[in-house]
Amino acid sequence: MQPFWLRSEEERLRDQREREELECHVRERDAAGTRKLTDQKLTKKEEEEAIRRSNVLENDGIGTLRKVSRQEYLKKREQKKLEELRDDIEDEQYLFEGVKLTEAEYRELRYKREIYELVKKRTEESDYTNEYRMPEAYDQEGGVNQEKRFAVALQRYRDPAAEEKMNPFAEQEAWEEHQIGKATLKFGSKDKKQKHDDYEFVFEDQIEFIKATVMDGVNVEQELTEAPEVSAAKTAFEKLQNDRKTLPVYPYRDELLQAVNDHQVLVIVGETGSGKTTQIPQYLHEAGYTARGKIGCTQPRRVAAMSVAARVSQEMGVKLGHEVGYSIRFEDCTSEKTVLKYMTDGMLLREFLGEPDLASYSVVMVDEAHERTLSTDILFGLVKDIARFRPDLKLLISSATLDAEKFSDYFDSAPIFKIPGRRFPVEIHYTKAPEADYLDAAIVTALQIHVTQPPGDGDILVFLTGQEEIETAEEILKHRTRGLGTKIAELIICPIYANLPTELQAKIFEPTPEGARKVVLATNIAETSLTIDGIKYVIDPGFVKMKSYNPRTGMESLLVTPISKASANQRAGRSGRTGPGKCFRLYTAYNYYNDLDDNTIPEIQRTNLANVVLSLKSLGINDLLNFDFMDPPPSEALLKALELLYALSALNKHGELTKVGRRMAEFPLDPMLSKMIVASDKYKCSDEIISIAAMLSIGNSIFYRPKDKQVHADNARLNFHMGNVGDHIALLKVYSSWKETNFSTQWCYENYIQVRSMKRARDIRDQLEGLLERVEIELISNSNDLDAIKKAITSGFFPNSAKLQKNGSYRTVKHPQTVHIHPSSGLAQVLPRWVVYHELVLTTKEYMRQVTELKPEWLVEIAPHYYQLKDVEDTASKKMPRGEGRASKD
DNA sequence: GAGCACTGC
Repeated sequence: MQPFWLRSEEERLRDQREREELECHVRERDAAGTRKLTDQKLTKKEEEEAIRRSNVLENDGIGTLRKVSRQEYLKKREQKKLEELRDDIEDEQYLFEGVKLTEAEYRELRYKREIYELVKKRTEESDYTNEYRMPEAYDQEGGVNQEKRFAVALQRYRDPAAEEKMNPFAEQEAWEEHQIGKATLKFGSKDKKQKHDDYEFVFEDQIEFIKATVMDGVNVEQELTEAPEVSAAKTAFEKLQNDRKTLPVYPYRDELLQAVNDHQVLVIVGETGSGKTTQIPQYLHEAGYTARGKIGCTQPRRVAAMSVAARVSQEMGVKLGHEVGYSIRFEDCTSEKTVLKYMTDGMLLREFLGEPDLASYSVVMVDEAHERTLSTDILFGLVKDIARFRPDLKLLISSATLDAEKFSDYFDSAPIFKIPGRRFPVEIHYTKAPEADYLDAAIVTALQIHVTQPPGDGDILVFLTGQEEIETAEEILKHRTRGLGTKIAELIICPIYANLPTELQAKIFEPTPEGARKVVLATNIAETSLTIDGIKYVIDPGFVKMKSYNPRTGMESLLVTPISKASANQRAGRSGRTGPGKCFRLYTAYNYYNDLDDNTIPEIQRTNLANVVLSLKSLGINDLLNFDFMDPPPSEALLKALELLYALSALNKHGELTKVGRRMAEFPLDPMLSKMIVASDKYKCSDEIISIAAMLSIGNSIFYRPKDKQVHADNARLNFHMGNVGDHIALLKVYSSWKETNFSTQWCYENYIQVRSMKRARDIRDQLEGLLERVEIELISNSNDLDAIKKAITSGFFPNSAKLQKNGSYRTVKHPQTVHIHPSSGLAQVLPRWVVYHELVLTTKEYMRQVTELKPEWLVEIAPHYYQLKDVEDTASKKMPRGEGRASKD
């Protein structure tokens, strides 16, 4: 035998595999379903080791589970690698399946095959959206007591004016209810006939696409054939029960229950429409798991938690809020009886604070885990930890195939259970060459589709990065269609982004009139958060605006970045919801394959962690640097957060939670805001401070500034800045003025303020008011003493102080860097000598957003541990005598 | 004198 360094890679791998084969130990089921050993080559000790590792559950796709050893599993992976290696060897010889080719021919063939393989693989993995079907109008024949609130809510939606009088929360609710109601409308399938028209080009500046592949439909036939049968059911309740049986998850029921019984942690791969979210908790309930405690199921979004709970309560024939309930912020629809509890992931995190071992739960299911929200990521660590000392607690992690192995590895090689989904095929088209101007390319593509495809066969969805881009696209589209006149069918342009006022958002849900076509210009909101019916074409330029955080400067910025492959497939899947769809990617297949990341970077790695750290500390987790994160955040970000919490005296110098910190952790806010509230006790202005905190935590969607009325909007805003009181006090004025008008919607319109944001602020304020009691802070109003209010603000935000420079810019005091007052601030022209700011954002410059003037001596008074006299005196002593003198003369 | 993706507690 040759020495190993002279052996080819192939031989080496083969050897390695042979070695592993010796250790290989397969356990599988025989026909009767009992487990038996099929390989007895091992010594006792080896066998024990193998059994210990024997924990990979394989599913052959038709419902048979097979337990295989870790080694075999690894061997399979190795084999795959080996095959790839063989391909690479072929590569060098330009051989393709035995045929000799030129290099160019070879590359083309190989490339095509790669794409084919890739998309074939992605077909299984791509679409994992969050989609729930609601039953049609509730039928009393079913004998179930349906909650009237949904019917009522939908009614309200039709008549928002009448509702406004009844219920001030109507607007937001209506939107949420409408989202839920959406599912009702798209039940069944229209347009069953699939057309195979090839793409035609009519424009001179057309964009050429290559039809690369098709993401195959899954289980579509089943749906088409079974749908009529189902509709023949007698009562609504029976119909619901029949529906349950047609779900792809149904045949796996027993296998699944067995797997849950055998394993504490199970990773479930369930694609769209598999019914996992609604069915699995019910199965577990039927199997008796609820006798020992609740089943909790987390969702990343409020609407999802509500709609799933509603659906399940109907399927089970119980009233929502009784056996089946949901819990989201501002709304706890559960009772003593509740055994199936759907909730947002953040809500479960808050529950941890009151019940660190989740004693009242017997099963926790983390759904949509692949979305990797901040809350899910933290839940992982916590839940993994408690599972260790609570062997009776079952954990289900539901994810997309894409990450399943990663989740499995994280949860100590938990078995993976796969459930197929249900989706229509989607054709993917790529551009031949990269497009320099994706906005223009998107518009041209949309028009190409509109002109070449018959109107009425489906609407178009375009993914853009933000409000501004959407507005630009809207203008260009309007201009160009006008140019084409009546030669083409009507094109209805529907912009949609989160900050768009609700009444304008409703437009996208209106059905497309006969003979017309809708083109929806959307941000990422259409990727997961809402579903629009009738979309057949998706145009994906491949970009998204993503928040990133620089722990060194504490600066956040929104950057336009390329999307991940997971995102791209998610977007493509949006066209295959109600029938076969097409997706036009404005980048090349090469870009997709080589340039895009597999997954989006999890939020935990690109955000400010102050809040996370405070929550974990209050759960008694002290060693954060060694906390078991699935993807650990940069340690710099953790240290920055610890440093901040120490400065706010939420932690002592040993990193332990202080009394102040414990009070702060009660508030669902950023630590600086929480500290501001805790400090307001001392300055006797808690009433004002919680209003400010609520307004600040809304963010930047309070003032509405439409393109055509910018001057009016700016003037309206200036009213609140009278007397240069600073942005914090201005926000307080906005809130209290609104309150004085008895929360009038009309008042908001007149002042260019977003009603929706204000209502949210009111919700948050109400919640904070309730929490004040818990931390024993009295609600005291002191609206005339602005200095007291500013001092309370400074108590929370003293690390964010900045001092004016000669050139009109500012310099932050503690970690010196040059910053500017954001032009939207009321103080942008005033330039006070000292300021505190709410946050730093990096856009065209480094800007401070939400700024208030400050007296430098407050810094030393409020935070003597953080600021020394020299920090505030330094330049003052140099400049003040002359500077002050001159200022007073002026 | 400039710009705000999306969630969630």
